[in-house]
Amino acid sequence: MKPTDAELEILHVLWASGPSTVRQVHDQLSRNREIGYTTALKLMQIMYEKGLLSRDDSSKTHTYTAAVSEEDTQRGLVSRFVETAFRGSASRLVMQVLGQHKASREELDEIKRLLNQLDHDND
Amino acid sequence: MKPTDAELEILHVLWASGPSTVRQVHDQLSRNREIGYTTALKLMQIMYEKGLLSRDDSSKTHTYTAAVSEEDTQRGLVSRFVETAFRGSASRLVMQVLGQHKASREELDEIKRLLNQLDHDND
DNA sequence: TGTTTACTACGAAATTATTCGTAGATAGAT
DNA sequence: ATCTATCTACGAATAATTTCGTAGTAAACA
Repeated sequence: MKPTDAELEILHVLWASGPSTVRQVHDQLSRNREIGYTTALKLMQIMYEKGLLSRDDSSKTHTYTAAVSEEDTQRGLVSRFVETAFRGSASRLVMQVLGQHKASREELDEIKRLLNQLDHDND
Repeated sequence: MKPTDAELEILHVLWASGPSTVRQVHDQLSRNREIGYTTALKLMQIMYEKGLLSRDDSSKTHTYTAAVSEEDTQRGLVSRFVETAFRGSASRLVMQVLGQHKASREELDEIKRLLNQLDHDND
């Protein structure tokens, strides 16, 4: 399943905040940009139909939950992105990102650890 | 400038092959998927209007050239992707990619070199 | 109880991206 | 000179995404 940009915004809110009502999600989205309440509602309904969200409609005000994990979703997005933007070359993507973004010492160290880990797997 | 997926396909052809006619680009695209000749033509005309391509129309058969560099374009795509998919956390993207894709020994070494380089810049 | 408020459902408009058909022009072959 | 193949331009159909208005209903409140 490939969430659209608008759907990703909503998933991010739910991943960060846990189960939420449309009202709560809309409040969050409104911090970043103009968006009508029914727009958020409609998106969440569509996502529910697609299986991206689950919901509890036992009370009048429904509560929505992300039905896909952040990890799995990002894995899928990365695969697609590596293909379309880097023609499959993951390492070129990595180098582009590292060259472009300031990462903290801790982050760099963590990446190094991961690299060493990968080295050992290869041996 | 944010190229769409279809536009990226065409840019990749031009980056790899250099200045090309619509016919040549279409032939390349056809290797991967069904696409009509006039579809490719129209896309390239639109990209020309947007400034993504330049063209030489001195002869009947026009020759198109990428007007944006692969580097700059990928930089922009990465920025956008880090924002929408990883809420700005570049290091999480890197780790996701490294964990997910098999990179060759040479690629891993190159990434390590880059990391050491960044370390020194930080000092 | 009657009124206001908050919510969902639904349809459809608006926007963006992708696709292709048709028409007209030019160049090359016979 | 005519015919055929190839090219561009252009308009418009299709599809995918995002947006919101309206209607109906239930809850909260005066």
